[in-house]
Amino acid sequence: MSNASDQSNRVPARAINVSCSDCSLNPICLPVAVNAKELDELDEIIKRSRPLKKGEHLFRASDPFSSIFAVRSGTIKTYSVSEDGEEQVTGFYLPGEVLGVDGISTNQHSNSAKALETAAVCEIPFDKLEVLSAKIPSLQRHFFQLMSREIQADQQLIMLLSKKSAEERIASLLLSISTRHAKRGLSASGFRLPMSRNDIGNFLGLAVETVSRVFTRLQKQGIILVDGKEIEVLQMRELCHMANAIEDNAASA
Amino acid sequence: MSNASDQSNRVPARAINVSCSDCSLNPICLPVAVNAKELDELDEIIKRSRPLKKGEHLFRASDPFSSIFAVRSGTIKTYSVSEDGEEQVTGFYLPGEVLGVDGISTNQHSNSAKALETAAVCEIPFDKLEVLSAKIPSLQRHFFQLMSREIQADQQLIMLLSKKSAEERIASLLLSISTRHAKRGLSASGFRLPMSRNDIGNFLGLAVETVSRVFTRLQKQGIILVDGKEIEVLQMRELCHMANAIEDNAASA
DNA sequence: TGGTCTATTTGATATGAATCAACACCCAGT
DNA sequence: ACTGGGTGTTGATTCATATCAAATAGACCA
Repeated sequence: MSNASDQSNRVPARAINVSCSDCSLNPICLPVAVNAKELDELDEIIKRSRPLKKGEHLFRASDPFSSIFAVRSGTIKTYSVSEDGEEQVTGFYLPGEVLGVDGISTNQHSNSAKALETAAVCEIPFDKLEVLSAKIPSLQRHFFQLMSREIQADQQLIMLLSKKSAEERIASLLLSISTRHAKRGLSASGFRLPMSRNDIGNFLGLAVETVSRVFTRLQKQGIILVDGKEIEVLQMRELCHMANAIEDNAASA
Repeated sequence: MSNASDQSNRVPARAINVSCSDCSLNPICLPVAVNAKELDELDEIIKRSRPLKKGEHLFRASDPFSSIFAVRSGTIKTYSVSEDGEEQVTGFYLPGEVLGVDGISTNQHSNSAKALETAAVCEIPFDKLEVLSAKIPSLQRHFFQLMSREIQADQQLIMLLSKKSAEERIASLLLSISTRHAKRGLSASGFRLPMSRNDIGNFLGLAVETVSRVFTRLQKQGIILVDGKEIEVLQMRELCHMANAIEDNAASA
């Protein structure tokens, strides 16, 4: 019911968004050379469903896999649940970013995806995409790249979880969000965190309390300014240093 | 020089291995419906180079990306190095497994790959594979699946690093290796760990000393028998429970 | 074969972050 | 405005694992 692939509440594309060619997120979502005709073909297969309300699921783990999704607005978090019932947030997806490729290998999703705030997505049926990819080489390559990028992102997270301190983790997350904001032409220094402290902690492998403490510590150090979910980065350089694990020498003195 | 894509020491395919159709790893590496003619086409593009010696690199981070690789024998570890010079082992690849897809998104490898022991690989030039994939739908799907599986593996590692105790991590690794052994028709209960304690610790986000201590603890509990790199699993059930984070209830009593 | 270097194990101690506990905050609904 | 429940912050304490230190055991080489 809450699944966007439910056909009943589909809205004609033009009612929401004319086409990929008009979409401001185009350079993030589709940074690929496709000619006008090809873009039309792609547009044809993309479904634009009604927006998700906060807390609604886009798909759930073990749902049959049929589509991948591009975020148009809002934020989606993905998470998986281990055998013993523990939840692990595996990613946050901002406008222009693509999620759902986790399901390809087994034909069912291994993650659940949930809207952190009102969010709109483009749904791309995977079977149609496969056919189109075989016809349009640059599109095939694009989707290989997309998945490869997901792998790299996961590996960065692995490095973070395995080697970095609480402070470094938080700094990394803030920078990641800042960068992704900037890519959409928004401010790199001021932004709103769409996720709760709990989600941040879960994602970064930290207790909520630790997240909270690090935020206040960073604020005391004058590196960021925190007002609830609203963040202002005051010293971008320092934040970068922190994220890259400061060598314990003159750098901090 | 140590890169297997170096043309100089290439050996004709038939000198080493007749073809994919004769390869015993076929069901792991290529579990996909391709007919005889298609398999021939695939065989055509695969290069089988001379074996790598222990410690030799298959590729290095920042090398231009041109091929993916299937392990034929031996073990390859992949690792990346962060800005601050810390090494992070990102995976161990056993015979039949495919590595190198990390490079697709940026056209250069983000990981390095190094032989942990004498190892042989099949090299699959990616540009040729792309062309072939566009022609053979099942092959395209296979490689999408391959990458999706890599994503799932990474996400399992993320869960492990973020939520599991040292004991659970080691148990998970042992089980993973056991399972992959079994898939090749080898013993699930007795095997040799091809990697050092250091690599294990690095991969699992643990100090070497902790790895060593957990091994001896598991041995004292009679769950495994350790003789250097040689492992014998005595109580598979217990090991499974341990890996899945024992619910602190009757299960263990 | 002995010697050096590295990998592994074991013990003692330190510490970062989790956990437990309490309180402040915010806002939705009445 | 009032109240209840989630969400976030702060403090005190505990604990798992890192770190430091040292002894052994292997591996490789001359």
